[in-house]
Amino acid sequence: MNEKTTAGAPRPSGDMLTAHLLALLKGWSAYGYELAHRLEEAGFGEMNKGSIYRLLRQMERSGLVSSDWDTSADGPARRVYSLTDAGNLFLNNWLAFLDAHRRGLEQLAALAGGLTPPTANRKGPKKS
Amino acid sequence: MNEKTTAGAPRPSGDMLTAHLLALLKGWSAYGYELAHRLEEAGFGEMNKGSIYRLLRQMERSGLVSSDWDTSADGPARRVYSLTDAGNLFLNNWLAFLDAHRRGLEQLAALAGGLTPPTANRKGPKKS
DNA sequence: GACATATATATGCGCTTTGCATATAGGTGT
DNA sequence: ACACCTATATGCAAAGCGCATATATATGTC
Repeated sequence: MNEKTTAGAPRPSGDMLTAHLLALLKGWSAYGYELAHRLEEAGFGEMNKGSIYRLLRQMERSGLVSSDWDTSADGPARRVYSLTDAGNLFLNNWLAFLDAHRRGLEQLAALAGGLTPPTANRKGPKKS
Repeated sequence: MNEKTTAGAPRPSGDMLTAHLLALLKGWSAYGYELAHRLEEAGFGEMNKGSIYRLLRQMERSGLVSSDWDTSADGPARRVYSLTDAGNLFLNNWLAFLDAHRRGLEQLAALAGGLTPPTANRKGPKKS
């Protein structure tokens, strides 16, 4: 973790960014530049385009997406990505995992924040 | 991403693991060995203890937790961690961020999976 | 005593990931 | 010619991470 993450709003990275890109591709195909813009519009801060292009190629090597060149539009060619079955599976697994993670966090936080400690409280409340 | 993540169940890492450790420390203090066990009991697979010890020290350097030695019990000394205000703030930020991420994912997935495409569908459904 | 085992923390090594800057290239506008 | 926007890609240094290993304290057992 970097010092920025400590105080500021977190940004997606790693599997989290992978999942969001897959979700953006669900049902439609899109190219990197477009996906980066959509992430920024979705409320996450300015995304690093280099990292996104790299991650997309990596996802293709892993089989989560497939790509084709699109030269029909004016301007530079676009590498257009589509979701694969493996990508779909990954996305579903991720949603389930995220749910478990979130439920675990909220349960722990609520338990410690709002209630008297359970009977088997081995450590006692924070002393400092 | 590694090839294991593609098919298998994801495990927490990075900020996600940080958040879970902070949640485990909410209201109580605990030491690394204990936290590692609790993570495994929480349903995540066998966690790497080295990574957890390292992350905890890193979190301390970042100000998310503080630590003291506990020599009262038999056996080796235990480094006992407690949540700081900054750690609490990070945990709250993380929960909010996670919520945004999850809502975004589910909205996109539901939109593409169950409905006819919106009027401004620039790309059209996946062709393959 | 000698040895294995469980508890508890820490670190070295190598691979991967990531942020930042930079490169390359096609197209538009002045 | 020049600046600017779109679009993708890569080099480099730093950080992150899995795995093995080291260190130290106590218990049990031969």
